[in-house]
Amino acid sequence: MNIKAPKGTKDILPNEMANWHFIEKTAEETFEKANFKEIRTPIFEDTNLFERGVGDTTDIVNKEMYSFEKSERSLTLRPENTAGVVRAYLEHNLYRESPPSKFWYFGPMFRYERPQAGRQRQFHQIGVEMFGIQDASADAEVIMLAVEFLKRLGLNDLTVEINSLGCSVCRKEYKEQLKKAISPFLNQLCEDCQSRFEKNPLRILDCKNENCNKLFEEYNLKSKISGIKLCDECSSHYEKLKLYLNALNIKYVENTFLVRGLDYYTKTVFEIKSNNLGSQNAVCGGGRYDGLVETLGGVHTPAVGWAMGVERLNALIPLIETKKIDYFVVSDNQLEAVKLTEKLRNKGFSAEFDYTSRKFAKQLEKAAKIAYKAIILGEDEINNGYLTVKDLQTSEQTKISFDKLIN
RNA sequence: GCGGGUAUCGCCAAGUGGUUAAGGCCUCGGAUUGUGGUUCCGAUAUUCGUGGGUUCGACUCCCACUACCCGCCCCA
Repeated sequence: MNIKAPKGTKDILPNEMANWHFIEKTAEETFEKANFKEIRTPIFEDTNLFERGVGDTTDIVNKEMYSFEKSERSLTLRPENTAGVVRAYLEHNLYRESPPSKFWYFGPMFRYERPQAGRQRQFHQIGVEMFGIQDASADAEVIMLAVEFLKRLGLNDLTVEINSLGCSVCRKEYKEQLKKAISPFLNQLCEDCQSRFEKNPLRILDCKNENCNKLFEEYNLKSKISGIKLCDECSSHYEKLKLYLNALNIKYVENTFLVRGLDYYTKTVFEIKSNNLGSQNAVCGGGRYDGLVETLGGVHTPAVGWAMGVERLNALIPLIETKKIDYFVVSDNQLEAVKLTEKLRNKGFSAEFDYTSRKFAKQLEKAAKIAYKAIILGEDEINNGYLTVKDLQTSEQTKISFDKLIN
């Protein structure tokens, strides 16, 4: 067979499922505890939703969308899920419950990109979205939740980075001042930065080019940026967030260079990075998006959320061993073996029998690989109404009456 | 879209112009006709990503293509 999984997609094989279930279960427990409710939205949406929601200057919309036409309608495999959740929130009037509305989701996302370590074309995200609260306590709530989730997954060596991009008013001012600070050495910056200067100057700050970073140092860009003032409301929001994080004992690094590639973010943005991944080291990214609900046709609704890359999380979690089954029935009488297996399953045990009635040595060999215990059901057992149960870890073997095991 | 790397059994691999393409793991069978995890023995690639070319001869040299991996952009 020469058909392979498409570039950038991966099969999740049975031996990896324990890890995925662990992540999913931990997510559910963590988020439900904080009264976030799960939501599942379609995997494809109207292309328009993403163009308007994610923003048409972003790379996601410009070059990474899987779009297709059906009945003269343009649809797109979702590249992220915030826009979809907002759409559902509006479509079903979920804003009519008393705020906040809190959601979490888990599912596949699609972006047409060149795959590399930590990046696939189909990948999975776990995310939370919280609507209706303007106060920085909401920002703190979702960051706290992210940190708690990661902690429960047993992950450490992670760094929380935060920044504020300001609101629509002060961000404009911020951009202007940033451009002013950069313009003296603009012509020495890399090609990417040159094009970013007009398109989205904020992203210049995130450039990984060594020479650019040297220039930033040389011209003292960092201190110039931190000198740029947000408006009163935005800066007090940011201060308040830090106050909350400190009170919660959440360690964070302020990174004035932190910007995000999606257009909808306002005020708070944050990322959680791992020190144990390749160059795609962001495990979680998010922020506040106070304008998005309005952009998509709702009334002004403050909102904040984040998304995590499940494959990236999984890369940090050691392989969890697949659980063995409780019983493997060893027998040369398949009819009796099936009957016993069925009874065991009805009792709530996981059980299998040998389909080939090979010699006992081979059956035991198989049993030891896949089960914790073997039940030997041979001629003697059948004739005398008992079972031999063998613990495959300790090799301990006991005779037990048929009725006792089943009842 | 740009740059670099790799392609030999299900997996990990040695081979590097000359008869039958090492080895290990896994799987299956036997030693052990009712007892596994140790040990021993045996089986499993007419074939080296695909298509051309060079050569008496190519897995080994050349060309093209494809796939995958890594990095940039960007993002989870």
